[in-house]
Amino acid sequence: MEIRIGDLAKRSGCEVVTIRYYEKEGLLPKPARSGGNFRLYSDVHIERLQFIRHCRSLDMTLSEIRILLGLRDNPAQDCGDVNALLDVHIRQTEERVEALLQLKRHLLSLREKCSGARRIEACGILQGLSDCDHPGCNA
Amino acid sequence: MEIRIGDLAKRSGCEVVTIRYYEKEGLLPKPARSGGNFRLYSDVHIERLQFIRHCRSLDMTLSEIRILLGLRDNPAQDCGDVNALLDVHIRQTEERVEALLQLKRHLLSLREKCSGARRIEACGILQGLSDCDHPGCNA
DNA sequence: TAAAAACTCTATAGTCGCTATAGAGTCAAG
DNA sequence: CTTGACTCTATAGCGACTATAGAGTTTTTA
Ligand SMILES: [Zn+2]
Ligand SMILES: [Zn+2]
Ligand SMILES: [Zn+2]
Ligand SMILES: [Zn+2]
Repeated sequence: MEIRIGDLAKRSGCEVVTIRYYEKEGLLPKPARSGGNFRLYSDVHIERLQFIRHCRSLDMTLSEIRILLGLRDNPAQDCGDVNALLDVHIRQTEERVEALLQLKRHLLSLREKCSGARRIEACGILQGLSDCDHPGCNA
Repeated sequence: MEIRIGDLAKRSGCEVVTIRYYEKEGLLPKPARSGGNFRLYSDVHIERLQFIRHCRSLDMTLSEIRILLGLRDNPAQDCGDVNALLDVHIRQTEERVEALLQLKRHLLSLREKCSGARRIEACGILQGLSDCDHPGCNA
């Protein structure tokens, strides 16, 4: 059962151009071609693209995904690297959450500086952006 | 008191190329030039760059910053737009935090599927990336 | 005073993960 | 047999920088 790129796009919820991009980047193997030079995908491609899209939905980079796919293609080894990659990724996610929460506190402390519609010159927010007293602000 | 681009970079904690980039993007006005065609910055530039870098540290985009600078340069109006811009930015930050926390839950549920060093074929993480049972996962 | 080091200049290309466009070819339905 | 939907390749753009090359300027050192 071979499908064309548009059907694969619908199944996987991504754009046609994205699929071609993954092929160019070496994440998806080159598919067979029809007489009219259309790409023809089989089950292997469908599953592999789902894997890629799942990883992307988890915010992995294409090079992380490349690594995982490479491991998957070498089933003889053990999976320590997989677990390690995921651990790093989880930690990075936690760090980004922390950074964003810090950011939000900073933004809220700035927001408090202006109550309503003053003149621009008197706006505490703009003043705070020039000269900030938020703890830990390096600006 | 006029300083050169390298000194301005040190003061503001950003790269020389970034300063030139801001000039090209119209965020920093074109400075005076020395006899040897070096950029010469004054207090106005220093303060404006600090403002920009502070906004960037708050994760504002350059076009948001352009808007704020435009408002700052028109001190006659009231500051309602400033407050509104900040409110939108705060809400976006909250949404990103929520999305990241969701992501982290997803990653942790995946991580649980593999305890130790199995063979690649038996790794629950790789299997979960192909065929996920995490609630709300569309992959 | 001359050579070396440090700085600056412009212009251009690369990063990431797509997205958008142009211009041509292929295929199925009416 | 024409219309429309689909596909092909190649190229450029997004945002906010970063990196590089090759030339010119200024400061430091010998
Ligand atoms: Zn205000
Ligand atoms: Zn601050
Ligand atoms: Zn495992
Ligand atoms: Zn999932």
